[in-house]
Amino acid sequence: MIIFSRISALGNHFRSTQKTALLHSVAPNIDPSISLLKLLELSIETRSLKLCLQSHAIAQRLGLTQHPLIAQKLIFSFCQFKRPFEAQLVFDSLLVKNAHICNTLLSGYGKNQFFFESLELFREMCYGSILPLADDFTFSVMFKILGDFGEVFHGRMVQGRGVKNGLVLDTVVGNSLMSMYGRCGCFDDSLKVFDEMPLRNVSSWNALISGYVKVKVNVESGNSSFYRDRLWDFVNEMQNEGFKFDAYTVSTLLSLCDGDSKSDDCSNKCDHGRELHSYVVKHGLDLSFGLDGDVHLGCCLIDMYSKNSKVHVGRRVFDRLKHRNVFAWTAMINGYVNNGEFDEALFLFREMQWMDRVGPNKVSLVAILPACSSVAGLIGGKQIHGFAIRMELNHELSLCNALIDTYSKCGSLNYATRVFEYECIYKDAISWSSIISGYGLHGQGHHAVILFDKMCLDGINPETTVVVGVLSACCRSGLINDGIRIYESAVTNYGIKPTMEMCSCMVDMFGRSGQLNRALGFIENMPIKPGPSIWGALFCAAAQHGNSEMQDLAYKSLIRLEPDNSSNYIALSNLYAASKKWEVVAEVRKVMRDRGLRKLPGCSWISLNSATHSFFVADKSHPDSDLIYVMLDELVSVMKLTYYNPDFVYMMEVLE
DNA sequence: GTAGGGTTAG
Repeated sequence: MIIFSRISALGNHFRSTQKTALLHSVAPNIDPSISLLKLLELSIETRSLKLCLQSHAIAQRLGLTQHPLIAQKLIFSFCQFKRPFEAQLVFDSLLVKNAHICNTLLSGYGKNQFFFESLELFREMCYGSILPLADDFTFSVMFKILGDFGEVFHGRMVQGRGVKNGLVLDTVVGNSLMSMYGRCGCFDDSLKVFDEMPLRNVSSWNALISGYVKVKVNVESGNSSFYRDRLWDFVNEMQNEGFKFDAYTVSTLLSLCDGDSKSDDCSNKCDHGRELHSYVVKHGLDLSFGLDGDVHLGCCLIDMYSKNSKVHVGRRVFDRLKHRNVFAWTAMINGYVNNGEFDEALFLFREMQWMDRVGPNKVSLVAILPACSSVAGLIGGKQIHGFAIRMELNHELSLCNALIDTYSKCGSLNYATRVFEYECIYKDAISWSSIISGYGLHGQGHHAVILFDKMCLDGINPETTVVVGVLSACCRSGLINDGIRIYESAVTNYGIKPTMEMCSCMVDMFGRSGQLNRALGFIENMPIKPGPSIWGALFCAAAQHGNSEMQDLAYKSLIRLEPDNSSNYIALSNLYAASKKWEVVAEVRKVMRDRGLRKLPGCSWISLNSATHSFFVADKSHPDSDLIYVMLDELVSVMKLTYYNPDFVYMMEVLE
């Protein structure tokens, strides 16, 4: 055995064929079945399908295929290598099958998404007379498979069978049953199992908390404070019973410290996150999870800090990781993207490949796309698209959806449509929503409406985001009748509760077309309390159509709701400036000053020769500023000469 | 041979 452990300890320093040769040379007189078992273990350890196939051939040559342990290892290996049919052949050729072997194949079916085969095998183990009776392992594997497939109906039947067999009370089986219920969104069932378990461990608590998180996510828009309080009650109870958090507990809880969620106080969430980080460091949890351990928790921490606008703290976690896999790199890149630090994200995307030799996966490409489009324009999106094609990922749903969005935001509705039509084979609500918003963005409201109707006919039920997309498309293109029809259908036929965004689209739509009274009527009958976006839309429309009474009404409501938003004052100031009422402009500016409000200037940017230059209005900071303004003057002259629209000339004069 | 946590898209 010493020889074997030494060979195994050689680990990845040898290629599997070298190891095989070594094995034969040092252990020629060992029982061949033991050598073969060791070879199979090596094949799994080194992820070598070739070695697995060789072992199978050797087993057949030596007549060892009926050896129970060898057969079990062969089945396990074939399933690991995504060769379930070969595993099945080994299984079928066995004259005697023990429960260990049956459970291995059952687990392998699960790993290879063979749902019906797993159900059939389970059935034979429960009701048949040929196979051995299902044991505790059988049940826990089965619950995992049913959880993976979201098959709670079958889950209940299997649980019933387990009760009859007296096995569900086992801790691991109970945990896997709880997990199945949790993943299927049946928290109450999970809690019931938890309550009835005679012996619990940390994993039981973790299963409960994970299930609870899932329920909480589903009701995020509802009464989440009730759920949040109960969750922390569970956590306290767990500690009071003397259970210590493990890495699973911490990572689950970290996912709740998410500053994006509006229902909770963000700083409070980040405090929880920092406490958990301290816990990890204090208890050495980051080292307790094998080689990959610190990466796993590291990802959760990076994500937590990024979502709480503390991406630089996340970066410190990242820099201290001993091993950085694609998850860690992607989490960090994503953190930068979500915090608007696109250059750093792009830099890391290159570093990941050139410094750490870690290839991006589908998620990395989806994560980096917004950075490409923001910094480099269309070309960046095309590069990632090319990357995806080379990696044969271009038909993946999430990537297609991200590409549709990126292309349409970068000005190429043509490319977006091509991805939607030809590459996005399986379309979901997000695919439709992205392309519909794309058409809206490009002023092609009519086409957006056609696509929306087609989506409904295809059996995809609209939800809030896509309705907002199509309504804003109608609004931009002045398609009032379509807008009203879609709004009413969404509310009455599809049971969508009107949101602030949907309502402001409607107000904007009526307002832009000059139907200001209709817009006001809509506001008065809205099912939710009108917010700033509603009054802002009415204000702009009233200003555009010269209705000072309506404008005043909207403006007062706006200032009442948002007395400290500088944009509101700027909008008013600009409006009076356009009609050259300078004394009113001065008055508004004074109010702003008195209230200590300042408007952050917006900036523009341009990509030239792979470098991005950003600039503010009247910016003179560039070293070639003089030359740039000379060129701008020339361009404006050329434009004036070729385009005689009085409004345009006026705008150019204002700009000058 | 068994349970649980990680990065993504409107």
